Amino acid sequence: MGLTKTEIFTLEQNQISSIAKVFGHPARVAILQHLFKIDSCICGDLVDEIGLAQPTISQHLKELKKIGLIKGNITGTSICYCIDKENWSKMKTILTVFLDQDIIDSNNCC
Amino acid sequence: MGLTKTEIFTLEQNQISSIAKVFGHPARVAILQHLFKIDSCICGDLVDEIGLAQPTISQHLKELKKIGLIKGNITGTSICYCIDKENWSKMKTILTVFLDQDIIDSNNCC
DNA sequence: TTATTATATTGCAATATTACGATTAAATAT
DNA sequence: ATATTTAATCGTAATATTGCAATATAATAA
Repeated sequence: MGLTKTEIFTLEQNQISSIAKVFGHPARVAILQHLFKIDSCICGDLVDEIGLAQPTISQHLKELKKIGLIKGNITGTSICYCIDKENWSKMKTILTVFLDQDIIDSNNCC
Repeated sequence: MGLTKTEIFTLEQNQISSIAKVFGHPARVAILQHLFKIDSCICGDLVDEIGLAQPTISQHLKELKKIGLIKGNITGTSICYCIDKENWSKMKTILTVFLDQDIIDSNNCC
């Protein structure tokens, strides 16, 4: 065990949880916020900015890249990361549909 | 290790990631969707509905309760669960601020 | 070529999560 | 009192995640 039973859930449920999982670590939230804040691309000072070791940041970047929220651009020895705006927008739509559900205000027991 | 360094992040970053973490499992997404769909409270048929063992569902409910997204109401031998609308709304605000960030469309390298 | 710089990968230890069988607890029914 | 029903808790196995030191890789500089 320790293995999520993905196959018993809908595509939508798996999509929502996959996206949310990536947001489920403060370092990844911090990275994304920083990429949004800087109006140009950030070229690797995330390690100083956030305060985790370089391999750790690299690992978090990998997960953000894997799900498509950021993309990197090689410039010399460094890599420029930025938000993938198109995918960010798609992701936002998926999450917003979930968050904007609303309850019929009747027959509630609590 | 294996331990998130909460102390180096802002309250907001930790709040966002805590909420997202709870959404980071399809079973919890499914539970929330079901509680939204049913106009009255569901009283424990979540086990049949979702297809995980009773202790597993109970564990997921506990996490949803811990963060305040649902609340339970004892009626006889069963328990009625429903969305905590006030907290859902608060949570939505926190996440929406994060999701609605936008990039100044300049100086981007990628 | 030989540094230097920047990032990725590997390997590993510590901790967390997921899932469920077995059991317990608490309320109702007989 | 004794079942029955429903949900929580305990214990445990399997897997995942987090974090970092060490190392590798890849591009540029000297």
